[in-house]
Amino acid sequence: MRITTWNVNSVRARLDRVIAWLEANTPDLLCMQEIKTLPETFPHEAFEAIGYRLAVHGQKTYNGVAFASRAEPAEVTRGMPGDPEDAEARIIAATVDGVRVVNVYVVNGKAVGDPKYDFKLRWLDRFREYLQAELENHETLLVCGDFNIAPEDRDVHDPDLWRGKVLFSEPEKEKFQAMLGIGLKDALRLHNSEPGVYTWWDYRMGGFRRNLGLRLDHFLVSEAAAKRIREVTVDREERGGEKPSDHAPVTAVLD
DNA sequence: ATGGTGGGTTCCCCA
Repeated sequence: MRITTWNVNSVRARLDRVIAWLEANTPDLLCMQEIKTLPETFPHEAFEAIGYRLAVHGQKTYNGVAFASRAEPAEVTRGMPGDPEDAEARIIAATVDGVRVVNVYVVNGKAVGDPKYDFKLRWLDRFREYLQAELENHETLLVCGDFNIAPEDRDVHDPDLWRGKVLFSEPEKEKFQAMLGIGLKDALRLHNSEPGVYTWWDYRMGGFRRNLGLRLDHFLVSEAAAKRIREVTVDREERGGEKPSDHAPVTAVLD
């Protein structure tokens, strides 16, 4: 089974590229983040025409997450229990081919010290509690998406430049470790300890051309799911060309 | 410390 996570940065702006990528790569499940649209304006037809079924949790303009899968997604849930009605659309979960998958777009945080940064840290506490409950209910759990945190020095092109900055500050990294602490593993690191594996490059300053990347998109997996992980790879090539997302697709292969 | 680039039911906000 192949599962891909991809922050597409607007599913409508990226539609041709996403559909072409699906046709070329045929994952069993695609987890999208930052779809930036409501379910009623999501381009359903293009996905259905190539044999994918959809489950969408969207909002206007910002955020939004969605699944596109070969098999029908079951037990679909949107958001976290206790979220207010108008909460940002950042989480969708479903069971696909017997695997429980949580698809997340974590709060960006803007800058250390900004109110959005404090909101990010608090949101991550609630998210960890939500994952703990998912773990109790599902032995084979896979959490994927844009975590907006680079966990370690080897995940950052210039750790000393980024140290203390949003996406790489100590409190954010502690929240990431706390998610591992409930019994999840960083799936890419099960089989790859190399530095320089990035999933995001800023549009600005020629970030991709100069390979100024960070690893922000992750698969966190339960013990049972970890045993089934064969590899996790980044499709760097998809970050190039005309009108790319600023994130590359990341694919996990499971037995 | 600043700015640069890209997307959105856009003329500012978010990343």
